[in-house]
Amino acid sequence: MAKKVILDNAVHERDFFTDVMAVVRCIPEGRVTSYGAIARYLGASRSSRIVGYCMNKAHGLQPAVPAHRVVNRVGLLTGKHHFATPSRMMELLAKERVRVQNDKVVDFERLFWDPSKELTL
DNA sequence: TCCATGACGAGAT
DNA sequence: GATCTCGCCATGG
Repeated sequence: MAKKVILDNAVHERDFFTDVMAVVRCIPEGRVTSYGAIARYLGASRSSRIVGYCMNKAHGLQPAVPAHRVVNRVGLLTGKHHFATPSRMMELLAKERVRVQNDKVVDFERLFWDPSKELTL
């Protein structure tokens, strides 16, 4: 069901960028996922870099995109420098009860949210 | 159209 | 297991 919604949203633009935004906005509060996971869900497992690239443009977009819930495959907050302040990303995660240590998500595997699994096919 | 860029990932060392 | 190297491909100039 959720996927249907995402596809509907994506249909409007049909851009990779829009698809990415749609998935990111589906990430539940207090959970995190990886660029690669999003890419895989969109059937572009080899375009993980593009996902991150798009997040850059997503900055300041409306409705807001919870980019802070997206980290790299090991749970590292690699994109924190692209926020208003380097600590912004960590603060946002902290608000959602997500602990971060050394720019890395604690219990990453437990909090990991895989769209291709959690979002129902 | 071609070239450079990059918030990644997987395999090799 | 920390680093290095290379492949990937959407975007923008």
